[in-house]
Amino acid sequence: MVDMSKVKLRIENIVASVDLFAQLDLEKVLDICPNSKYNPEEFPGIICRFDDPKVALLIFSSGKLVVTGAKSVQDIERAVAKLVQKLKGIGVKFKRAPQIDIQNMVFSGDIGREFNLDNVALTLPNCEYEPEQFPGVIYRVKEPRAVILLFSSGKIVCSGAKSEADAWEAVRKLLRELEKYGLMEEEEEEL
Amino acid sequence: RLRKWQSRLRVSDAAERNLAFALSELDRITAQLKLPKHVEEEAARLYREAVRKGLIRGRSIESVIAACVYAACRLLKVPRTLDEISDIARVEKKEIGRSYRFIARNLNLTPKKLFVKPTDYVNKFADELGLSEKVRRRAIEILEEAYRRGLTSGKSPAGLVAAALYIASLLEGEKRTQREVAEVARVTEVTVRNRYKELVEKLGIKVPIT
DNA sequence: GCTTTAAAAAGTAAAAT
DNA sequence: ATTTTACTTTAAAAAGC
Repeated sequence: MVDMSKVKLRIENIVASVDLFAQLDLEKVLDICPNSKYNPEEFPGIICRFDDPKVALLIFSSGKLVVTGAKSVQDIERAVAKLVQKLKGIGVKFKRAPQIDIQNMVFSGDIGREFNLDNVALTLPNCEYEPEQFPGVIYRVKEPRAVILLFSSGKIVCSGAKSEADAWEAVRKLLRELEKYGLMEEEEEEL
Repeated sequence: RLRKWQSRLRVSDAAERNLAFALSELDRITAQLKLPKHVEEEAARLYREAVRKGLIRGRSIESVIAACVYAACRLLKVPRTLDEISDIARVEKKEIGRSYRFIARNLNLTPKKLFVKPTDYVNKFADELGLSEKVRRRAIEILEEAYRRGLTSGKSPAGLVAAALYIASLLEGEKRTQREVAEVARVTEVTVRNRYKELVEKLGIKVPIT
């Protein structure tokens, strides 16, 4: 059994796509978004930031959104509700309730022990390690689909998961592989 | 019927033209870097394999060729930095790095096959710095001890080798400046200084006052 | 493929002091 | 020479080039 007792995961960012089911006139939307940026030449959506909840929204004329920077699904729901209220204020009509899809969750975490990444890279199948270009080992988990960056400190970053449960499952699979190849015991000597 | 035939001819024409361009690009790079023939042949083999597996899609021929050269150097243990290659390739380093990791993943070039011993970099940099065998041995001892002490994981191999050579040059009385060592290793002086500080501190090395 | 957005890890680079 | 700021890697969506 894989010992996950020392493993920690902390949510750092959630990305969601949203459909408001309404057409938007971006020029009018600009008025209700204080700190926003809109340059259709470089990007087709309005870039808008909320302080509470602290998120960034990309607003498109199709009525679809991308919400990023959230630390919880509730943050996203609150941000969408907040935007919907503002839009109602300028007369936008919605055909139905907004649909929110969590697309990506990013976690930072800790496995609780240090690693010799050269050993990991030489032993763990299907991983990448190019210290000249990036200090961490890149490990791709097929199911659930996620990518884990493993650093020598034992700290990790897990991205691509669509739920917290998936992220934990992906990390569990990495640990199972590390154990399978004897990379979890070799009590790295001294210090 | 004739149309299909012509389109096939056109396709193979384009494929041939692309291959010819890729191989001329490869020739230009290997000639300028004075790389041995077997490296050029290996790079060409990797490139054909990449084309066969359709790995070029969405990537420029230049970046893939440069990536193949770098991969061939790593496979054949001919130490060369990615910077040296990106200097003459007309693609930015970041793009070459991406193509390199992509073909490595898809051609089963594992970290093990691509691993180049720090010793090989020590000799390459020492050659360019005109350092003696004694300094090289000393640098390698420092690197081995650093590895045992877990001071190398995640760090730039070039930066570590540069710092080890800098320290060894001081210890053996053949001093080279941080600037000179940084230049051949293609890292900044700040990186050499950071690695130098950590190695001297954690390995308890007493360097002569300069 | 690219463009834009957010966030962490740890390392290196570039720029500022 | 040291500090600050910025960029490298991972993931994913949006509309359009």
